Amino acid sequence: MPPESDNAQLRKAQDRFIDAWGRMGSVWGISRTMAEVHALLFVTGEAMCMDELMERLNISRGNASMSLRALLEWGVISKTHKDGDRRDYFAAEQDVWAMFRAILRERVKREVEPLIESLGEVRELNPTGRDAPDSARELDRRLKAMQEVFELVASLGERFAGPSGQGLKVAAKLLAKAPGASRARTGA
Amino acid sequence: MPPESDNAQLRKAQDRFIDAWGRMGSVWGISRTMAEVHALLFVTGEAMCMDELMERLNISRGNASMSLRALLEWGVISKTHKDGDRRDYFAAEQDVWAMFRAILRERVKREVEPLIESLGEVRELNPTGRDAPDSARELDRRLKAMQEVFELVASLGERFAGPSGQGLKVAAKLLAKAPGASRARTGA
DNA sequence: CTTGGGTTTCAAAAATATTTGAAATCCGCG
DNA sequence: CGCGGATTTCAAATATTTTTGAAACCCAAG
Repeated sequence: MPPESDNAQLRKAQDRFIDAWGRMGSVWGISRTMAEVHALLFVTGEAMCMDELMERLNISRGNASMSLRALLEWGVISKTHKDGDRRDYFAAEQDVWAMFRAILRERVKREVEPLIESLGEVRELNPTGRDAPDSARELDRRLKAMQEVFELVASLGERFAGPSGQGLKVAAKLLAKAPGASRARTGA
Repeated sequence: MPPESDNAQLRKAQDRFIDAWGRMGSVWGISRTMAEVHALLFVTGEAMCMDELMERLNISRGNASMSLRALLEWGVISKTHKDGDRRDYFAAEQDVWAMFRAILRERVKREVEPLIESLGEVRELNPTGRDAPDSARELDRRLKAMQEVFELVASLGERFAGPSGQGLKVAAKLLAKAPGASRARTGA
């Protein structure tokens, strides 16, 4: 089998992955392109410059620039350089656990923390003193319960994805053998 | 303080919560209205019919209908009836843990399972036999690592949010005292 | 079987989000 | 310095998602 065929095959598999990860990206509330750029860098394992990304993914320079910046903020890619080359190169974090932790961290920051904050504000707005109406008391009860759930989620997130080490992998193992049913997922 | 004032105050707090939950809804990839309907039913704790929802949230009948159906699918609200009234009434699950589990379950279904499926397909597409090119072997290594992470996530999700009992609460407690830093979140 | 309130459907309109591309900015090098 | 490639910015163009509203549908009661 000639190498050209191998390369075509490889490319095809990579593209399929890029497509799948891109589609998930939109489900996760990030732009499809941003996810695709990440997918490409991850799946090839190579450092690429903007023009290579633009070429391979058929996207504009502006889009590439914005996506790269966002990915840097998420902490899932990093900037590198090649010897006598002025251009920036970008490479994806290759450790999937580290990658997952970065994603989790960012998602907690966007999806949970603002809610906790809002819940606090709403509770303040709502009277809860001894002479407050029952309806307000009741509302406070609900808000408090919800706040507790999300605070727990945030603190679990922090514990697993936070700065300290590879918490998630350990935690996952720990949980995997907690009491209860233990059947693994049946493959796709 | 006259009751009218109490009611106004209550309404204001409720509206703020509805707004906050609605905003999160869009971050989570569900429509804002859908989240608002849920928020309203949750925060008031009352069963309401479509006209009440439309009135309170200023939304169209079509939108209300679609949002309610989606919320039923998510399993976070249920349909009820009042004695001699032909209309459908809807009430939100009031147990925040049960609610959270329903949300988690649905999100795993939408955000993780399709990805696992795609990863399986891509791996099949990519040759991994003894005589496969190194590039393909390397690709398979990456895909496999990623697949493992997400399969673990899915199985954790299933364990906590699955049909069996209030797994999440228990798991959360269990994890809260796992070795490592134990500081709780500082409130909003 | 007919009536009419209640609900669902869905094409079109409106609102949002994403992408483009070209001008502006940045910055290393001579 | 100031040239020129590399990058960023951002308003306008596109694409996508959400919402509306009216027609079709459903079904219990008469």
